[in-house]
Amino acid sequence: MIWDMARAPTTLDSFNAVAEPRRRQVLGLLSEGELPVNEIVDSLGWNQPQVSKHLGVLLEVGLVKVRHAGRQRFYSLDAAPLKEIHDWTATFEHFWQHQLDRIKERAESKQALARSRGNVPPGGLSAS
Amino acid sequence: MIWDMARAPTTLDSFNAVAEPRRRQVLGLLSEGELPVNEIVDSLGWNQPQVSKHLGVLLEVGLVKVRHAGRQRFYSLDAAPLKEIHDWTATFEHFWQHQLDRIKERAESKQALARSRGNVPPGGLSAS
DNA sequence: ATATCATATACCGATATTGGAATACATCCA
DNA sequence: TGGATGTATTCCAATATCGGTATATGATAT
Repeated sequence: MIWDMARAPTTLDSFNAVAEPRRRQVLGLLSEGELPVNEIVDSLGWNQPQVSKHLGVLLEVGLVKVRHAGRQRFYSLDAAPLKEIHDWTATFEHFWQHQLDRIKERAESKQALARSRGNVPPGGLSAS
Repeated sequence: MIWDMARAPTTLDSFNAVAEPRRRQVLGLLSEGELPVNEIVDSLGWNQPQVSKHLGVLLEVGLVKVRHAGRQRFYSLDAAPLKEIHDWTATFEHFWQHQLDRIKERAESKQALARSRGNVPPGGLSAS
């Protein structure tokens, strides 16, 4: 029998690449501008090989670009692939909005009930 | 030496849960409404244990809810956790927008150049 | 009680990831 | 040429995944 891959490689797409919290941290850092590996290492306080490896994954899925300059390598953000994730989640946007609405409605009706019973007003502190 | 987890479990958060394409498919299907496992199996054409396992992961990260009804289990979408992903990607939204702008500008300037040389107009077919 | 239907769980093999340490590679400088 | 600096790659152990098959649990009906 032929065995499939256990789990999609992190380099398959941005969904997988970005599932790793550390990689999200790197992207956040790079959103402030291009940085050489060394500064990422200092900024995040990880060891250098780990930084390089995470950058490698991000590079492979196209979330970062590299610019070689002497013995330094400047990495910069390329957020375009994140759009796919953004678009996909946007598909569900109205669900959580409706849910928040329902939660808010419930909270408000509860407060209204409390008010009608002579309790504290919404958002107010008890008399002091 | 103590060894850390190799890779974050899929049940750690919605980022990891949703990295798996199959799980995204399930969520898409459930966005049309509550469904019993059996119908998900039929709809997607996977075998039943696999469907149950994916639902288990989604359940654990709070992306679906279950309603027990006799021997059936109705799963429904709970998209709220996707908001975190949406919000995170939104952080980068202006990056890809700028990039698209730049691409568009480049394309337009190229077309303008072509027009000035007497080539076909933008979006138009050649004279026929 | 027993058979049937709906779903969950356990087991297995293959895979590939993660962090850490050591090392290779590549570039610059003296 | 040789040393120092910046970065990538290799090796390792532990872990958890995914799909498939078989089996267990749970509820209903006869």
